[in-house]
Amino acid sequence: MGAEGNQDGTVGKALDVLDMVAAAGKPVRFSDLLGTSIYPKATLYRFLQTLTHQGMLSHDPDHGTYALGVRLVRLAHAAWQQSSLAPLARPYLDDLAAITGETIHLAQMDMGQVLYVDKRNAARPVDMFSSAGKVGPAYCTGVGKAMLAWLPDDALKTVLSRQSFHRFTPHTYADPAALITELHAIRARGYAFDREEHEPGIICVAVPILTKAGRVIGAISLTSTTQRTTLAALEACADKIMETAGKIAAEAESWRFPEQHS
Amino acid sequence: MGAEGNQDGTVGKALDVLDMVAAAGKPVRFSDLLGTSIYPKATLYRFLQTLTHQGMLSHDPDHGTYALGVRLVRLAHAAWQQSSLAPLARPYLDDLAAITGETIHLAQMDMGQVLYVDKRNAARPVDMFSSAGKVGPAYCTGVGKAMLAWLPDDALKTVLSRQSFHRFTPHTYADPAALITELHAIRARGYAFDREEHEPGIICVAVPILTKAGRVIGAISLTSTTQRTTLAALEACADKIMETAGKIAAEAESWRFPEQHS
DNA sequence: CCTGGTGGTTCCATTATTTGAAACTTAGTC
DNA sequence: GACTAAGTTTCAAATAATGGAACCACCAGG
Repeated sequence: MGAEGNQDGTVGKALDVLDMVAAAGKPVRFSDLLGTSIYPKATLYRFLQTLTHQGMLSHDPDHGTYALGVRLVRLAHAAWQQSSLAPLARPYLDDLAAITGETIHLAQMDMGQVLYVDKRNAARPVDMFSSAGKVGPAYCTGVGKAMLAWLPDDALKTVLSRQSFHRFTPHTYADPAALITELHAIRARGYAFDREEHEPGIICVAVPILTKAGRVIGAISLTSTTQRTTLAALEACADKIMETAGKIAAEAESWRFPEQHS
Repeated sequence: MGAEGNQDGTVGKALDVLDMVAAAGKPVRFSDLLGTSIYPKATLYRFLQTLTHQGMLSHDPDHGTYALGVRLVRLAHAAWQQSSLAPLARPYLDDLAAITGETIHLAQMDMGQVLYVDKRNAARPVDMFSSAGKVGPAYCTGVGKAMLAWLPDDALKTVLSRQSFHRFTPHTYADPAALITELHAIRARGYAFDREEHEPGIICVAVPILTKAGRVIGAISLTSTTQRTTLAALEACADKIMETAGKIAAEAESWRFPEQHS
């Protein structure tokens, strides 16, 4: 990760640099970036200048480091509100959380990865961006598999090609063929399980959120630990989760497509 | 807002378009943007293409609308974590919230506006992006004034020139001169009040977060309503808030500048 | 006080990219 | 079927990005 050959004119390159800073996870010096970047010194420098000037990056002159800028936080607020399912799903997730008392995730697909856009946590209620905005693998999480299972074939192929298939636990599906079999089972069943495939001790039941037309637009999951409960017990909530997913889908449909003339 | 004459080469223009979509607050059609934009049809079109291809925008082909893309949410997660005070301030805010039981805001300055990066709410604990990422005016909020009061003169001048000085309530400082007098008082006192200057019935005490060198890096406020309490009662917490601000500043100092060799 | 080195910034002729008026293609109306 | 509005593509001219090399500032060691 870092020096992708990706292009889209100047804008694409600039965003590439932005990603690079994001990937670092901490403030980075010019020379650090120069190492991982495919761009020559002067070019990289100008990009950093521009991005900083635009508020997408912030530059600490005392330490000569660059970090992601606050303008991003502002934009993300708008993005989260206008193009994620989170705002309209909120009341339904609240209900589900109240009924089940378990941790709930709301996720969407982004670039072949699972992007968590909201969360309800029984134990620690406040979590903010620290959980919303997080990304995870698609092939070994409940929400990920739930979304993959309803993806059209061509899209699925693309997404699968981006998966790393790293074996996180003994239960991880570590190759595409096995995963595809699992996806068929999920689709037949209507919901997905995570049988400690990503983290030991963590299990979940996940349900896709589908439009009337059958397109996946997201997924919800109910998560717990093997110490607290069993898969079978979680499965008992499947109906409730699917009901919630249905309500969110309906809401999304009417929100995203408000004008349906006579 | 919308058609700024702002420039920074191609990248700046593209980000300008991004802002435009964000400003709309809802999915927009090509022609909507064309109206507010200073760019000709073909140019705007190509920017939208590029941004969409990059995942910064999402395009709904059924309705021909563009909205902010989820990639932003992902970037913001990183931005929030690596360049806002929120992650390191969290435990201290939790403490302060526990002690006082009131609503707490953590804010930073961005482009002359107040950007809220975290929040603790007594009543409704979960709030996510809906509050983090929000922006507000600087000249008539507690956190805003607290930060302005410690800004160096030249920076203050720039920021003041960007304020709208809209009179939200009868108590709003509606012109720079009056505000500057208030800022001096705040600096002398060590903390700022919001005397229903932004919203009727909402009052707060706010404290700046300052580095050892005296630079403002943010502010915290304790907010309440005139129905529940009085300014004098809130002021009683001022010491506690300043203590919290001090701890956050110390933490920030050691986090942002970790390597201090022997 | 020089000297060598590293990290960062600026120059500028060359080159590739962006630009935008106009032509074109849909999709929707009367 | 002709008319209009909305969105998409073309292409020569204009502009902006490129990156090698020179430059600057700071530091450590001699």
